[in-house]
Formats: sequence, C-alpha cells, structure tokens
Amino acid sequence: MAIQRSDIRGHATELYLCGGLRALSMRNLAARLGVTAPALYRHYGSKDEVLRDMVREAYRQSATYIHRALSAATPLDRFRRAGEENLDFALTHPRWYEMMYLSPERFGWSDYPPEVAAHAQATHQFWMDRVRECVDAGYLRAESDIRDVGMTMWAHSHGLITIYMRGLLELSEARFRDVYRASARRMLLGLGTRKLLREVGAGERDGEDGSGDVDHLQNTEYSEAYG
Amino acid sequence: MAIQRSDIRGHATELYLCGGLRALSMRNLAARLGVTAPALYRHYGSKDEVLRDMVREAYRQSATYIHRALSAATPLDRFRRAGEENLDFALTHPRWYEMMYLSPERFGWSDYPPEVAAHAQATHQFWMDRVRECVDAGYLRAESDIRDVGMTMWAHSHGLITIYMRGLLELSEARFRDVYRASARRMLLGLGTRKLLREVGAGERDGEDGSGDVDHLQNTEYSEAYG
DNA sequence: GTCTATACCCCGATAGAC
DNA sequence: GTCTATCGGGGTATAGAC
Repeated sequence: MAIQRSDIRGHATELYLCGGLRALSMRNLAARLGVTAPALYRHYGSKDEVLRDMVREAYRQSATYIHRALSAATPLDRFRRAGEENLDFALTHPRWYEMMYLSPERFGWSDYPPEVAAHAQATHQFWMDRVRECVDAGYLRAESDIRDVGMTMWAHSHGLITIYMRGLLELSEARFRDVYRASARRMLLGLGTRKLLREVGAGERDGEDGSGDVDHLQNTEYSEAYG
Repeated sequence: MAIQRSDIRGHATELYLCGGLRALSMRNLAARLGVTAPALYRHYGSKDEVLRDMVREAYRQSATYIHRALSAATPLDRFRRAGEENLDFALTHPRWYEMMYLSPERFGWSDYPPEVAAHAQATHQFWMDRVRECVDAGYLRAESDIRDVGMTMWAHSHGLITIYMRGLLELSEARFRDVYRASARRMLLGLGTRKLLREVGAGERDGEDGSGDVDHLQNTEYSEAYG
C-alpha cells in the first residue's frame, strides 16, 4: 500500500506535537514512514505544504471542538459551552492551538495562504454568531458593531490562554480552568446586562438577586464557574 | 576595533526584525559584521546565547517604554499611560513584542533561561503595581487576589495586540489604536467602580453623570479614548 | 506513479593554524 | 581574535529504477 497524504500529515503532526518544529524534518518524517525524504515530494510539493496542511488540520480539529457547543439549547448555553470547548481544545492540543495564532512568518510566510485564511475567517464568524445570538437574546449589550464585543472577549480568552501556555501563571491545569472561568466572569460583569447578572449565579451569592448596583459584587468569590 | 557583543546583538536583532529567524544565521550575521561565522563564537557560546540576549533586549526595550508611565502624577494616569506606552512599544517593535510572548520551544528551549524569566517576572510585577495603586486609590475593584484583576486586563491587552498583529482585524494602525482604547474601556466598565465611571468620560455623555446603573452605558460611543 | 540514490547548498558548531 | 577546514545534518532538485 502506497503512502497517503493523511499518513504523512499524521506523522508530521505527531512529530511536531512531540518535539516541536525542531523534530520535524523531511528526513525524520520519511524515516518514520519507512521511506526516504524525496519520496515525500511525490505527495507534497514542499515541506511548506506539509506545514500548511498541518495548520488546516489544527483549524479543523478546533472546529470539531467548538461546534459541539451548537448542541446546547439556548444562546447563552451555546456561548458558554463554546468557551469551554475552546478551552478544552487549547489545553488538550496546545501546539495546535498555538499554530492557529502564530505569525505567518513563523512558517516563513509573508501572509497566510488562502485556505488557512478561510479557516481563520470561519472560526471568527462562529464566535461572532455566538455573540450575535446573545445580543439578540438580551444577554450582551448591543453596540454599534457586534464584532467589537466579540473582539474584546476573543482578545481576553486568547490572551489568557497564551499567558498560561507561556508558563507565566504557574498554575496547574485544573486551577487554570477555574482562573479562566473567573476571569471570563469578570469580563461578563462588564459586558453583560442586568439580565445576565441575574441569570449567572448572582442568586447563589448571599441571597442577593443581583439586581442591585454593581458594587455589590465587589468581593464576590470568583473561583466558581461563570455559568 | 574588535567586535563587541552589542554589535552582534544589534545586527542579529536587525536581521531578525527584517526577515525573522530564517534570515538569522550565524553565517549571515558574521557576514554583516565583516567576519566569518566561527569568529562569533568568541563572543557568544552558541547561537542560542545570541537568541537569549535578544530576548533580554526585548524586555529591556519594553521596560524603557512602560517605565515612562511612572512620570505621570496619579495612579490612574500612570496606569493609563502604561497601557499607552505598552501599545506604542508593541506597534513600534512588533517582533520584540512578539518575542516576549513566544513559547520557549520557538527558540528550542524546554523552558525559559533564568535571566529571561526574571525579566518577565519584573514586567509582571510592574503591571501588578499599577493595578495595586488603582485599587488602593479606589479606581479598581478590590478582589481577594489583586493579581487576578491584573491578569484579566493583561490577557485582554496582550490578546488584542496578538490578534491585530496576526492581521485578523484588517485595521490601520491608527484605527487599531482607537479599537484598543475602546476595548480597554469596555473592560474598565466591568472592572471599574462607580468612581471610575464618573471620572472617565461619563460626564461627557449626554449630560449624564455616570452614577446611574450600568445599563445607561449600553449604547455609548466607545471610539473615544478611555481616559 | 512511486520510490531510491545521489548531489548541492546552507546550517550550527568544532579543531587547529596564524 | 580571527582565520580555514571540516563535520553532521538539514531542504530539496534531479535522474533513474521498478
């Protein structure tokens, strides 16, 4: 049986996941598949094309995680679930996650190839849809441009994950999940309407119903889930 | 005059800034300095050591930017100024900024060398000090752990800059500055106390004094500076 | 079509001459 | 302190075996 593109991509990904780009050479890759390096060029035009395929795979995997959120019943649940799934993806496949946010020049590209850009655009759109749903349902403030709200939340989520992965927080993964949720909650206390404050756990705090002014939340314990 | 470490680091940085890691080889570097590659090994033990020195330089440069904020008069001004200086640094030296947040394995490291970790820690501490000041002055909500507040803001700032640098926002630099400030403002509307809401521009909006409930801010124009 | 063998040039790094 | 010479290992183009 001849070698398939998917075999190459699979082993390339495995190599990358184990030892980073350093471990991923065409010779290494070929040896894993029991062939010599030039044989790979029958299936991929260059190492670059292998990398591109890997990035696409990262987006594809990411999509399988966050799309599970669509099975949730309400806009708010879909939104929260998407956040959880994204966190799961990032923690389970950190290098795939990282690849999605690496500068193009990391791969020697001056810009992203069209198919990668399309995946990125689709992911972006998914998040915007989640935000739009929540705005329409009255859970998030309506602004002149919905994308601005999504962008702020996206920035927070991605920034936090990056900082964690960089090792600057010195937290266990389990602890980081709590921290992530707590931080997301802080975001929502700013972004959410009173309706959201009422629905998201305010009822569990000291008998308050969350309809008072925001300063009442000042010393809340944030280590619980935001939903 | 013999070659100095600073000459090597300077040219290495220039090469990296122009063409990324691909353009930075010991041979290239040596050619730029008018010597041959092995000569560099009198000054640096390895290419790795050059990289480490470059990352340290990135932190040093970053520090010169954000430390200017200390000349501002009040905690709130120092905090905002630090944000502006950090944005300036990121936009003026995107690759230096990027280096500060690259995973260690980008450089072939399993972890950060101690001197780099120390710089990162100092930068972290600087931001925590800015947050602490603002909490003490009553501008930011006091939480059980101050670092949590700083972390949320840090994550937002870094995430937004990363997304912009990745080219996903398709904005001009000037427009991005507005977007950054607007997004930071959204964060503060969640993080700030009423005192902050009163001081930060609420007075300019339709004659409101900002002391009402937060839903009044729902459709505010956010494209102005957050301070 | 698919793979091997070979070859070229660039890389990081070392040894030893000057 | 810098050179030349050299090593092992990369990406990949080419030629040709099956």
